[in-house]
Amino acid sequence: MKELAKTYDPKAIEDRTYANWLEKKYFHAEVDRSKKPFTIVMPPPNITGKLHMGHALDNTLQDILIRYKRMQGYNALWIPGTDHASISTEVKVINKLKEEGIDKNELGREGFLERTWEWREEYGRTIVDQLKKIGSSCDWDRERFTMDEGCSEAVLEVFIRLYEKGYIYKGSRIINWCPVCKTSISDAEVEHEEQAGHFWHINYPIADGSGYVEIATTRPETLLGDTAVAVNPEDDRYKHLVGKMLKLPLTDREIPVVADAYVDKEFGTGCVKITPAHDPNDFEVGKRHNLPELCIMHDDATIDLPGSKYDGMDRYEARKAMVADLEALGLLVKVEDHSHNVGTHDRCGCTVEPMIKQQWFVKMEEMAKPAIEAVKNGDLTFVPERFDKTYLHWLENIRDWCISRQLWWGHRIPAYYCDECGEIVVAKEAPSVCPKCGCTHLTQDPDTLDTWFSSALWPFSTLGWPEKTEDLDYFYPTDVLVTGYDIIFFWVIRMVFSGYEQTGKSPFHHVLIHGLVRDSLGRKMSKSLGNGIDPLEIIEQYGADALRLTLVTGNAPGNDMRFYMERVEASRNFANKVWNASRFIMMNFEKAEIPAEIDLNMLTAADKWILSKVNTLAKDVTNNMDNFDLGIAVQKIYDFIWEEFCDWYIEMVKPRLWNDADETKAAALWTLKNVLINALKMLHPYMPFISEEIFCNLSDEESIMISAWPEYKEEWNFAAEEHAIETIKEAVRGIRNVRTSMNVPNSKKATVYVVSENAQIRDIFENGKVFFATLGFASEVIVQMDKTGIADDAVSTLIPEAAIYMPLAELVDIKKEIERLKKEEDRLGKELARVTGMLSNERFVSKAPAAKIEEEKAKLEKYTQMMNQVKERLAQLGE
RNA sequence: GGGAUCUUAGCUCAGCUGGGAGAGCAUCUGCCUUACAAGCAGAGGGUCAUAGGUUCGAGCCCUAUAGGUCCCACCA
Repeated sequence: MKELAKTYDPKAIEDRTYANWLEKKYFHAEVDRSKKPFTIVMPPPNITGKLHMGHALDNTLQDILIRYKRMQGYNALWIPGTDHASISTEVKVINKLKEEGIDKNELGREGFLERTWEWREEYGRTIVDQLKKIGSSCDWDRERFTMDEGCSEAVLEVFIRLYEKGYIYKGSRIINWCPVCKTSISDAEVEHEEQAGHFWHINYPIADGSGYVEIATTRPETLLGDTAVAVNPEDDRYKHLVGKMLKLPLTDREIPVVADAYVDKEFGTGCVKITPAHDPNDFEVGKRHNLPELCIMHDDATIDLPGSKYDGMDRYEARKAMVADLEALGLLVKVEDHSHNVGTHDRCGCTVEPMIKQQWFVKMEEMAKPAIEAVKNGDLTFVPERFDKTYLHWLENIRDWCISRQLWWGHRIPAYYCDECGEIVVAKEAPSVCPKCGCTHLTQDPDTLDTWFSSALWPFSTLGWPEKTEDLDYFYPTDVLVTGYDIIFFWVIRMVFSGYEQTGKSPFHHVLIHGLVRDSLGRKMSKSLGNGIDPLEIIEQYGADALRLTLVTGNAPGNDMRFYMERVEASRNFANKVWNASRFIMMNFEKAEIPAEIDLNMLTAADKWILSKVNTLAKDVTNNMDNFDLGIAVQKIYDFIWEEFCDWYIEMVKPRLWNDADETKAAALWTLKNVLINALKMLHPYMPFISEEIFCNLSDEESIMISAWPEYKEEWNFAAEEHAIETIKEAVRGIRNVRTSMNVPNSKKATVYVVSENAQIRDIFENGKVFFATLGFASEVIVQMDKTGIADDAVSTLIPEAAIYMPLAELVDIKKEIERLKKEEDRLGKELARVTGMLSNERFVSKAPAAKIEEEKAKLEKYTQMMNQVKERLAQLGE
C-alpha cells in the first residue's frame, strides 16, 4: 500500500489505467455459455467527426451500464464501431479536394473512392481515440465499420432478400432533391422550417376569353411546369369552369381546370395551380387526373426550358423575372406576405426541390407491422416511456423509404442493367451475361445506398450476420440501445424493422433515450454559434471521471441538460473528496493491522450503522440502475459517500483510530475498508478511473472493474444500531446548533449531560460516549436518569426522550435558549395539529392503510412526548 | 392542424408505483479542528404556473387556462 497524493490528479492515472485495462483484455468478451450475456452496440459515430458532448454523454451512459453488468457477473459485450456516413463524408472530401483545386468528377469514381478511404484512415481514428479518453470499456477487438467486409456483405444480403420479396423496388416517383448535394434524400432528412415568404396572386386567362381564374402561389417559378388548375368540386364559384382550358401565362400552353377534393375552398382563392413534377401534392392530383408531368428544372435547380427566356436561370432568379413579367402583363393581381414551411436538407441547409426521379425504394407497410407490435406488446420498451408515442406515430404513418443516393461514397446498389435489353439483375456479384438476352454488356447502377441502410443492420451485422455465427446466437438480440431522441426516426425504427425482418427478433429489448447537451444558456451546441464545449478539454482540465459524473448527475432519461463549468467543478470536488477520504483511511491502515475477516459481533454500533447504510445503498442503487435511473442512483452514492461516510462515520471513528489502546480499533479499520470498497464499487461505473486507482491500493483483487457488484446481505442489516446512531446524530446536531447560536468556539469544550429516563437511550449514549464526546465538543459525557447535579442555567437541547445539557456558565444566554425552545414548541404544535387532525378524521382512519395509521400514531406519541419536554424545560426557565 | 414535454429555493435541475418538499451552485454566519479550504459546522430561502376535479390524503392522477420548448403534418 502506498501513500496517495494530497489532491487527486486525474492526468497521472487515467491513461495508465486505461492502458492497463486494455492490456488485461478486460473489455473483451467471448462466447461463454456458463454466463449470461449482456450486449450493447455502440451507435457508430461518423468518421467525419470528432467527439462532442453528445457522444460523451451517449458513451458514458453505455459505459455505466456495461460496467455495472460486467461487475454483476454478466458476460458483458459492448461493440464499438464507426459509420461511413455517406453524404457527410462525401461532402467533406469534396471540400478537401476543392482546397487542392481538384474536382470530384475529374478524379472519377475510382479515384474519388481511393481518396475517401485515405480520408477514412486518417480521420476515422480520431474519434475512436477520443472515446478511449472518456473511459469507454468497449471491446476494441471487435471494432467494426459500416463499410467493412462483413457489414457490406450484410447490406448486399438484405438488399437482395428485400428485392426478391418485392419489398425493394425501383420507381419513378416524386422525391426530395437536394440541388446542392445533387442527390435524392429521404423524408427523414428533410427539415421543415418556417420562412417568411410571399403569396402571389396571378390571373390565368380563360382560353375562350371569358375572363380570368385567379390562383395564389408561394412558388411562381413553378408556373412553367403547371399542367392544370384545380378547384374543389363542391365550390359553386368555379363549378362552371371545370373542364375549360386556361392560357398558361408566359408560355404558349393551354391547361385544363380540373375538380379535385384536395383543394380547400376556404384557402387562398380556392384555385390551385397544379405542378405535378415539383410538388408532392400536385403529383398526387396529377396522377388522379392523368396530367402530364413536366419537369422544368435541372439537377442544380436552374430552369430547364429550352427556348424560354428563363432557361438556365436559377429558380429564385427566374421567380423574380417571372413576377416582373407577369406584372408587366397585368396578370399579377397582388402580393401578400405569407409565412410557410420550407423543406431544407438537414446536411447542407439548402431548400429541397421536389422532383420526379427514378429511385430505389423500400416498401414499408408490411415491415412496419412487427415493429409496431413490438412496442405494443412490450417486447421493446422505451425509457422513458413517452417515446413510444413518437415511435408509433412515425411507424403508423410511414411512407416508402427512398434509399438510393446519387453519391459515390457508400454501398453501391447491387443492380445491373443490360445494355442491350434493359433487363435488371440484382445480385451480389456482377453477372457475366444477361439472363434475358444473353449479351455480356451489363452496367451496375451508379447509385449508392442511404447511409442508414447499413446502420439499420448494425446490431446483427456486427455479430457476423448473415452467417449463423456463435456470437450471433449468444449475444443477439442485444439488451439496451442508448441513443438520443433526435435519432429515433433515422435509426432506431429502421433497426427494429430490419431486425424483425432479417432475424425475426427485435434487435434490443430496451431503448434508453437521452436528451441533448446544451450550453449554459440552454442553446444547442453548434459550430456556427461557436458555443460547443470540447469534452477533451474538460477531461484535460478536470478529468474524465468529473466529466462523466457531470453528464449523469441531476438528469432524468430523455431530458435535455445544460452544461456549465460550475457543475464540472462540483464533480471534480467530489472526486477530490473521495480521494481524500481514501487517503485518510489508508494513512491509518499503514499504522495498523487490518483483519481480513471479522466477527460482526466485534463491531460497534457506529460500525454496524454504516454497514447497514451501505447495505441498503446497494439495494437501492441496484434497483435504480436496473430501471435506468442512473442519475438517481449516482445521487444516492454521492450522498452516501460525502455525508454518511465522510462527514459522519469517519468523524465518529477518529477517536478510536487515534487511541492504540482502543479495543475496537480493528473493527473500525475493517469497517472503513469494507464500506469504502463497497462504495467504490458502486461508484465505479460512473467514475471508473478514480475508483480503480483507490481500489487497487486498498484491495488484493486485481481490478475493481472485474470485482463483484455489492449485493444486499441480510446479515448486514442492523436496524437497532441504525436507530441508535441516528439518535446520537440528532443530539450532536442539537449541540452544534446551540453552540453556533451562542457563538461558542470549538476549542471551548463543555461537560455534556445526557438525561433520559429511558434505559435504552442511556445505553445508546453510554456506548457511543467516545465519539459522541468528540462530535459534540464535550470534555466529558455524563449519562444519567435525572437532572441531579446539573446547574439550572445549563443550556439544553432536546431530542426524543432525552435532554442534553451543557453547563457553559459564562456563555449562557437564556434568552436565546427560550427563543429556540419557543420555536420548537411552535413547530411541534403544528406537527401535533396535523397528526391529530389526520387521526381524528374518521374517513382517514377508516380508509387509509393500517401501516400508515400506525405510522401516524407513532408520530403522535413522539411529538406529544417532545412537546412535554419542551414545556417542562420552558417552565424550568421560568417561562 | 396533430402530438409530446416543461413551468418546484436567486440560478440549474432531481423528486421512482399519490402518505410530512430535495441536491448542486449562489447568499449569510462561524471555523486553516492532525483526509480534504476543491474543506468543516451552521443559517436563510419554495401557497411545487393558475383554476377546478378525483381521493381520507395531490408536486405526483384527471380537466381547463396561461406561458416556454420540441417533434410531426400536403393547406397551395
